[in-house]
Amino acid sequence: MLSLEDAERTVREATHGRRLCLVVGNCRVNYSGRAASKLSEGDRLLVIKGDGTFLVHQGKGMTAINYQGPGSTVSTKLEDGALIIESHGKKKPNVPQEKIEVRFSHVHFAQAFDLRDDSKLSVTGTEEELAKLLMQEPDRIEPGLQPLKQESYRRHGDIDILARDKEGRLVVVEVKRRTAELAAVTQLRRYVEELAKRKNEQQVRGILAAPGISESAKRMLEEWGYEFAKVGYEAHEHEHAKIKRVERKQKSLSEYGLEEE
Amino acid sequence: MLSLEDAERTVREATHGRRLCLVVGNCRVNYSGRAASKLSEGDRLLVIKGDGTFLVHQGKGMTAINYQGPGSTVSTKLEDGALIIESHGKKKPNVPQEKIEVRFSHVHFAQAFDLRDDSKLSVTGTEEELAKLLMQEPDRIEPGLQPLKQESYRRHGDIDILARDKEGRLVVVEVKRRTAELAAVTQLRRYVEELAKRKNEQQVRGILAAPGISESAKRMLEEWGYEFAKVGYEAHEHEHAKIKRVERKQKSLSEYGLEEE
DNA sequence: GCGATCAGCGGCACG
DNA sequence: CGTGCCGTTGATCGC
Repeated sequence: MLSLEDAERTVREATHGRRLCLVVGNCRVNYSGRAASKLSEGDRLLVIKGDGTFLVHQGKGMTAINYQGPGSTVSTKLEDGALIIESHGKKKPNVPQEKIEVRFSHVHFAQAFDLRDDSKLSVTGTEEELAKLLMQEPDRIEPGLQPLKQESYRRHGDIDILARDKEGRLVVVEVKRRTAELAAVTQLRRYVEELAKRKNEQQVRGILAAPGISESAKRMLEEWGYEFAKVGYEAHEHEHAKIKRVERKQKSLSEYGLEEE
Repeated sequence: MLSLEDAERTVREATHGRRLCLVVGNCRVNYSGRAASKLSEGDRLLVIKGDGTFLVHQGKGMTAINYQGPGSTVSTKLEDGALIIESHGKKKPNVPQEKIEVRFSHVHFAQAFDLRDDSKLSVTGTEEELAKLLMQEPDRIEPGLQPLKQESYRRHGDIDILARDKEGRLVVVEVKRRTAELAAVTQLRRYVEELAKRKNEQQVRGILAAPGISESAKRMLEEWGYEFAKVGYEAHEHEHAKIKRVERKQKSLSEYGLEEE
């Protein structure tokens, strides 16, 4: 157990020094901004990061019960025998000012920490990588498929992969890293229709490339004359190594200034 | 600074007692499962909750850099002068087993806490509430509009509000609590088309009800013959009180077993 | 800054 | 249990 005065000083100094601050105690929480919320008494963990990030966690559940992003400012005060910690969100255009008030009646623990950390997370297995892989091996989608945007495959017209099939027809490929659902079909449909209009081509095919597809998505897909290509990595353990190989290959190619093999 | 042995005991006992455990120290993090990630050396905060929730936070940024949901299991070991804390995700069908390995070289802090907390967050200002409000005051969408699904407004065919206009035409209303974008238009379109086919009505109108709409979404909306209704709460401070009044009214009505006014 | 899209999305409700 | 969809979604990237 900690006196509220001590806790307040700890939080104030940590905030001032832009250090991580952890507070555990009994509190109520109020939030208002884009929405509003109330949480009555209970023990929680409060995490305040050096960049202003503000997280209130209950003892269960993965997501913070209340939160505020980087750039928020913290203020503290003692009032009516309670320690009040407020976070005021960074002002954003077209969004109401956000505010969280945490009112501690008891603080079990409060401490500041210096976190030295220059590392950044590197992730593999994203949709972007799957698209890259498919650009390298378009036969996985359909034999004879020829991708068009060899370099800078990314976000040209929001189409994941644009290609021509053996008959020379334009093909829009929408890639999903997990089971495709209805939204993926409507997305594909929009791209195909927009492209057909823009290029003035009547025959534009649409292929949804994903490791799986839900039943209703499949129905809607076929109803609209589009196709499904199962392209998921089969063995999850090996896939990442494979993707890495592809990436390394690309890197070495670009080092030599080559556009394609 | 803490000996790794002490830290390991703290984590083990906290896990066993299903208590919250906080660990701060220098570590590397590896994740594999649906995707895979690596994070090299740095100081981080590890949060392990009583329900198995596992969160690795860097000193900046709002989101946990690695995470695992409730139901995960924790194991610890000392190896090569490091404290290794692993989280194994709950097995789910059709998803590869997930695993996080946090390898601490130094632990600055490790402590367990008991969080007694029976409260649940109550939120106001959601889309569901906005839809309720519009059911109560459909004129906000369009004069003369008559909502059809008075009770059990929810998830009938995923349509937010189904209504008839003054001319008796079916109207599908898709409600968004914030600025509507392209996805909202395609969503509306899908509902309208499915309903038209299902009910065999040729004239089904579609209205997108939201506080705002992006330019391209508006273009696409009008291109498809649908309409936009600006319905956002004007004053953010008052809106919630207003919604609350509406809810209370509904509650008291249902207490008397009434279906409508 | 707006907007469109991905995310290891998470969470929830419903069939 | 799959699946759809909201979320104070957050994070990122291109315009």
